Amino acid sequence: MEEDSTLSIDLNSNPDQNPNDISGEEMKSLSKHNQDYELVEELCRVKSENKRLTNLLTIVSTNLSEFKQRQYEEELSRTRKRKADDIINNQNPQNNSPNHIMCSGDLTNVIRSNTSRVYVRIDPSDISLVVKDGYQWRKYGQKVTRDNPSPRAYYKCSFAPACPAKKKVQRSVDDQSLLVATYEGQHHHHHHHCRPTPVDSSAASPSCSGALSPGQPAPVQCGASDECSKTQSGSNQSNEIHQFLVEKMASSLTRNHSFTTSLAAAITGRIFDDVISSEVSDVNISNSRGFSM
DNA sequence: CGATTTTGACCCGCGC
DNA sequence: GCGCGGGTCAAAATCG
Repeated sequence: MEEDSTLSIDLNSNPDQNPNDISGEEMKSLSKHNQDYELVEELCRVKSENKRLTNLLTIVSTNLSEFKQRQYEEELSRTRKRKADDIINNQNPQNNSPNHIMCSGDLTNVIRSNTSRVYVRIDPSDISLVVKDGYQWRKYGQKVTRDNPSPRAYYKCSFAPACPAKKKVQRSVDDQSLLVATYEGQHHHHHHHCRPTPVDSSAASPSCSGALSPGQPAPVQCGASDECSKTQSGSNQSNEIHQFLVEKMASSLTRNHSFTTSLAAAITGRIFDDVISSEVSDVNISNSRGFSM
């Protein structure tokens, strides 16, 4: 920082001068230097607090990810008792969790078995239980389930009446902006002449490859943005998901007044403790060090 | 007018 | 056997 180097030079410009022997002009200069010193010290403190806050948020983010993962595993172990999840488990004998993927865009999907799950980020104000996946579905029922206040919608493949493909769509209990779509019978859901539904005709693939082969990823259709298909592969997607979660968490947390108040109190307490102890050990550190972080 | 959605009734499996 | 809850049916309503 500029202030630092300038201040250091000025403060040491007359090392042999008697502090008691100063003129009025020098008095003004020293007073200004003292103000500068306080200002720099304050800047230093603010930067230090910012760094600590950043570190703290990183820790909070990591803990939240672990907490969400545990929550998901707990929920899975609860619902595993139910029939639907028994089916899922039977079809994934080597994997305790069902095929599922989450997307920060409109939709992404991975289908490796007869039953799979898709997590779709939607506008929280959007009450429709519509997951745009390029297929043509007909809704045949809706039910409010016990463990989720949001209704669950039931869809059948409307292209072929005999097609056993079904899907269930329900909002996530934890996150109302998340739709959970459960696909069943995808092995048979293989229509080469399907036509796009009215809601997603704009994004249906040209060859209508909404037809799905067993073990093949479902056609990805991302609505307004095409982020999903761009970020499908491996760690890129994982990183984006992580980044999205961090951003969402930061956004929601900063809107939560009680949380920010509590966090500020906790951080301030820690910072002051740390500042006091560091100031004791290194009184003049702000005068001699650089401020870059 | 045909396709789709809504919604109450019914069916069925499971736990007690 | 009974009640509960998830899943499905089907008639009516709605939409394009």
